Amino acid sequence: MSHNTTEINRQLRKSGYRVTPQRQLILDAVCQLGEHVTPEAVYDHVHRIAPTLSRATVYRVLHFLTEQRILAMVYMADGRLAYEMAGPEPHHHLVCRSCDSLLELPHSVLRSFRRTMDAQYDFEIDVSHLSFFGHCTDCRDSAGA
Amino acid sequence: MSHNTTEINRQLRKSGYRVTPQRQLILDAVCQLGEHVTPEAVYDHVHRIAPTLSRATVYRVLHFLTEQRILAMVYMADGRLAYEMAGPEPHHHLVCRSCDSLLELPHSVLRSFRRTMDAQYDFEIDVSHLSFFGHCTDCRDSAGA
DNA sequence: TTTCTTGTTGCGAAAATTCGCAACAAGACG
DNA sequence: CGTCTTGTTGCGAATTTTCGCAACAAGAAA
Ligand SMILES: [Mn+2]
Ligand SMILES: [Mn+2]
Ligand SMILES: [Zn+2]
Ligand SMILES: [Zn+2]
Repeated sequence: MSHNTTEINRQLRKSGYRVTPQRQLILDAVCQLGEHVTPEAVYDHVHRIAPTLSRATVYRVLHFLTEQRILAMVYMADGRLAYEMAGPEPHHHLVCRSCDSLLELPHSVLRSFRRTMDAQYDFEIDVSHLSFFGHCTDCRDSAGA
Repeated sequence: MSHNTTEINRQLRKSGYRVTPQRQLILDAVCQLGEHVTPEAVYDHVHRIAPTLSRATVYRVLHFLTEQRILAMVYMADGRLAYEMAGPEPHHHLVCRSCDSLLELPHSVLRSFRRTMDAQYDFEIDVSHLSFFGHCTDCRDSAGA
């Protein structure tokens, strides 16, 4: 696993939460399984190691770790929910509806858009992890609208 | 109901689809129930009129009418899916995570953002109906981050 | 140590959503 | 009219996700 375990544990305990074996297992699973991991994939993975760990706990922990900004949540092209490690700097995705390819966007590309919303509507957009759907370079010409 | 029934019917038939009583009922329901209508609300409404109309059909028709761009789909603050009439001009929403208030955004505010994505990433963002989450004017001062 | 508080889990039930399939119905075509 | 094709539905089962609640466990307090 590639996440800073001790730092995360400190952060959780500092907020009054507990570092349980279940939470560690689930976090490790997301980390190992890569980008855009579904709850079911997490369950399959951890269930092999800890057979009593329930589905409800998987859903609850994924939710919880997202609230703690340790995980990030994202809607995929098919509408389902997935998770991935959050990382220190936010990033976003361009998802192609034709080929399901993923492009990663740096957070910086949203700065001017957020400023505009702030100025025109006095609304502070929370952009920790957005996905924009559309059509990528390769699919633009081949696919008719 | 306030939607142009004959125009929609023509559009569907032209594409080889059929205008069934179920589809008409469901479309009327979304239209009457207003913005951000959940599948369950649609089902409750139409089920009183047509008791044999099944939940599966509600989900299927909402999906179908969204593909046909007659309805628009939107994620609400709690993560659930909702639908509303699409209208000729796309629009978007600012959803406050504190008070659940809704601000409607004209499509024009996304033009420069789309142009940037197109120019920098050669990616054409499909923005028929987006929701951005964050904090509105009233909630920005009262709520601490 | 014992007691208390509170966060956390497992379980099973409930609710929400999707799926497969047979039956139906609209329309084309003869 | 009868026949075919194909889009559509209802039903029930399967799957996914949420909920309620009792039991558990970590840590603070006594
Ligand atoms: Mn990501
Ligand atoms: Mn809308
Ligand atoms: Zn593509
Ligand atoms: Zn607000």
